[in-house]
Amino acid sequence: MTSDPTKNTTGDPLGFALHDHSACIGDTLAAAEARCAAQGLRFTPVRRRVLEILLQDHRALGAYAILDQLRDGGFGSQPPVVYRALDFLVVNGLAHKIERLNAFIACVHPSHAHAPAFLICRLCDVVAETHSSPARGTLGDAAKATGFQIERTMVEAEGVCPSCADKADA
Amino acid sequence: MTSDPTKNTTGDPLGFALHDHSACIGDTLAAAEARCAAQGLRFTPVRRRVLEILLQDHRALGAYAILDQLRDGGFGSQPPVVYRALDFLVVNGLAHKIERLNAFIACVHPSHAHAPAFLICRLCDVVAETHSSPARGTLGDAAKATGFQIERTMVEAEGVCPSCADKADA
DNA sequence: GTTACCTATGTGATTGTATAACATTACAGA
DNA sequence: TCTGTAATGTTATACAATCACATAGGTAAC
Repeated sequence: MTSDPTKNTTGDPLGFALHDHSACIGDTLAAAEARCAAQGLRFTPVRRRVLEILLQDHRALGAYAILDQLRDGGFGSQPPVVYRALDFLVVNGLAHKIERLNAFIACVHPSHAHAPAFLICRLCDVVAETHSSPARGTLGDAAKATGFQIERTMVEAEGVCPSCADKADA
Repeated sequence: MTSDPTKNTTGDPLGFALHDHSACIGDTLAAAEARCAAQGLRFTPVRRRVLEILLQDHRALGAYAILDQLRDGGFGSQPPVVYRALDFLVVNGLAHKIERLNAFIACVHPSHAHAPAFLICRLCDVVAETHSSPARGTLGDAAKATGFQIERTMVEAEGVCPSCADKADA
């Protein structure tokens, strides 16, 4: 139920910080379930399974990688199956798309609305979610000056995570 | 030599602001040429042509749309031709990739290094380039706190440009 | 209870985006 | 001229996303 050791060969941190990942999975899943119930959304088996797959690891997964795992669980094996589930999760704030990677990741704090931002390690592919308010800085000023109405922002930073930086030093 | 009227049916602004677009093309092309000469980079025919194609319009173009136009000019017609040229332009700051659209756009001020940010109109697909310093705000703080080293940031805002907003009001 | 409707799932096929692998050509410097 | 390197060209393929249509399941109205 915890993360796959084959993916973390050195037992390195998930999301850059060591934490109880099985609780991380359980909590998020429970929160998702509660959210859906509260809002009259249907947290169906496929949707739940896709979220579980995304929660395995704080790493972005491509649609076809998810699809492979869905197939193993006896679900439909055609692209629309996974894309529809992902769309549901993204629209309802339970997952995010990382545009840079054309990949998806579970939201780590689905409880409150937020403008997410991502730190992407180019060495180990781990993705950490944080938040920013880009519309309030230089960008917001530029938008205001030209009369552009911002509806949604994507902020993704690429770099090296602390764990990989340590390895490089050694 | 100016922008294709079929693409701007109402003579609307390019990049949200009316300007002398043929000068815009010429200047940028000249600047690119100078930059390459100064840095010992080879501004070859394919690369030049791809930049010209991107400069036609302040709109992001997909790789295959560019490829179609390359083919018409007698250049190679296979995907790697355009992807290599785009890679050269992006790496050397002469063009940018809009991750949200999986598309590319010419840089409007290639003269100085910058952290670009984009305003993308979801109605007319026009893209305006501006700049931001996301690494200096909330995001930078979060990165510093976790020890993440930011190397590159992508900031893209989706919304409605002033021209489309006016049309919607009318 | 059954009909009608809506939502979700399933499948096949297709289109778009991007890269791997390898052959060939053009050019600069020894 | 020879040689190494960068650039171009081509085939094939992997990965991403959507279209179109068929089927199943639940809910509400009758």
